[in-house]
Amino acid sequence: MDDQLRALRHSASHILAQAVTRLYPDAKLAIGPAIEQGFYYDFDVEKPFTPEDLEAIEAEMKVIARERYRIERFELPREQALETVRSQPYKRELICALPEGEPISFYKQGEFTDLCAGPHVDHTGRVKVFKLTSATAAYWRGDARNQTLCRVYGTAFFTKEELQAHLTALEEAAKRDHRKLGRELDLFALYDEGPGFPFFFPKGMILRNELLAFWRQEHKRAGYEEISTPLILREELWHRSGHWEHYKDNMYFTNIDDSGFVIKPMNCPGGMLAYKRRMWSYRELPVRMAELGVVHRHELSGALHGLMRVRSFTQDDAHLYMTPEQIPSEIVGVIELVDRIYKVFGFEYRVELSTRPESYMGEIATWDKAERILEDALIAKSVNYRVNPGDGAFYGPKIDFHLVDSLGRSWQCATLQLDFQMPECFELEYIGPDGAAHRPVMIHRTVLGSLERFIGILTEHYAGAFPLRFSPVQAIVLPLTDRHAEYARDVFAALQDAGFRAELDARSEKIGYKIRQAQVQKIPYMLVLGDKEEENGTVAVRSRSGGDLGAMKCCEFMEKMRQELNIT
RNA sequence: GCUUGUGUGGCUCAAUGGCAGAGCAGCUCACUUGUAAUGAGCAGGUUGUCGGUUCGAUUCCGACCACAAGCUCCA
Repeated sequence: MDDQLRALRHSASHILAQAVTRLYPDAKLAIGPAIEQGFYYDFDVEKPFTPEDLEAIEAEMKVIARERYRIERFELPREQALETVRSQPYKRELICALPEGEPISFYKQGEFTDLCAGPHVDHTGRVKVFKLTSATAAYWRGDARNQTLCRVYGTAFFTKEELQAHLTALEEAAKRDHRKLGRELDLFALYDEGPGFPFFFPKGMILRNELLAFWRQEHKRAGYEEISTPLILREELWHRSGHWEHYKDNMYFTNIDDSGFVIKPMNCPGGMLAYKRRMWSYRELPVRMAELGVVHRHELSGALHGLMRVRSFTQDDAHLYMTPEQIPSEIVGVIELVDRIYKVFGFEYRVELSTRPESYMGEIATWDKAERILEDALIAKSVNYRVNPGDGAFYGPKIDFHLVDSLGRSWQCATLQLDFQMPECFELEYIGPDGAAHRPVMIHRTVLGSLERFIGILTEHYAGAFPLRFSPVQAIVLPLTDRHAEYARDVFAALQDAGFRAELDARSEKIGYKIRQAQVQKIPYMLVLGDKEEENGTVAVRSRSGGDLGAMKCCEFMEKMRQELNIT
């Protein structure tokens, strides 16, 4: 977003606040910035706004825009500034938080004045094309312990055409929504009966299993071995790992013969036991143990979102055990693996370094060291990243890799966590060259993150038209009439024998209809078989993206598919 | 969990304080088709659940459940 658009939207948010102040004189103003999609303003009001209220507010905003108030900046010394906002407790708090010596600026338009750093457009008449989109709850300073505010979202543009393009883009994005495509393509779904517990159907399982086959191939190449640990483990283990103390609110519990057990929310404690099954030599390190672990976490009901945030998911987890000297190269190895796998799908990703949270384990000095190691690795690999303070795991800082969905919402997928704590809790050891026992360092990491979330992202990324390798159905055979059914069965059998995922649509329907259905199902190839093809022993190939590709021998077509598969 | 909204056949959506309707999908029949929807017929519903108001509730009210958007949280 350029500066001019930002200023326009910021001014729109002031006009919003002015309109609300006119209609609800008791409303207290919090903050109102321009954002990627538009702008918002947070208000402390008696009753949260309903859609009807928003219409009235929007109408008042139009009046303010028509009145073309000059938007004027002025600065005040602290005392006077506080006096200006004496009836606005949130503004007072903002002013008090400003460092001494910082200029305190206000913007005035008509009867309305707001504390603001700017910049703005020169008068309210500039804000012609705008729309309020929703009202939701937000917390003062983003903290759930604080006052609940009513946040009004809107968007603004310079021209009607831009606004229309924005709304059209939102409609287009809605068509790629994985929740919609999951149902339409018969891949996966969520039901009332299992909030946050997704179902995968046969076609969804093919996608999932192909993804896993690719994952296993890449991990084998990267020197990983695979394990599996139990879903349910004794309560005592979770006390030892620190999860009980730091993660209890998110855990599910059960009893077996009167003793307490935990449904695992993470795979690491089980992984630790797998490491401890025998003694390790420094010559064997690093050990890279991967696990496709199903974890259950009690996420807040309001946080659930399709496959993106669920209560039961499969992590493509791995725990790497190493000597301190091996840390940098192992971190780099993970960063490279993530990059290699994401590139295959053409993903752009964002990287964050998440540091020590409020609820943490161990010594601050250890944390500082770990954070520095991660940061050094990012710098060494010239990775662009931003710091996300306080968002680390309770046992260590992490590097997170975020992907975006069709609406631009960002979801954490890969993660790389450096952990000095768990090896301590579990007294992990290896024998060094000196013959003595040493404590290994460990890395927790995922690449896909959650298989479910990744499939959600993948579905939206490709709008359901998955690459051949991941398509649940790769080719569909479409006989023109009943008399071509036998030849069609031969072609279908040949495709299946060659290992391709094929379907046969021998219904007595018009070819246009069958093609339409195959197209809607985003099947990569359609093979139309009529008299000509039967006579010549060929197949007429249509691709979902390129239309009619003409006739070719069936073996030629299969060779073409093989070549396409070899790309990944 | 919080705020606002939504909930009608498998899917997409109408309608109304007084017998709940359409398209798609499904089933049956006819058509034998050349690159994005052939026609006809049949079947499919305790209008999310539980209460309340009412002669009568799918419609109004309340609680609960689920979903959507956002906040919080996180893979």
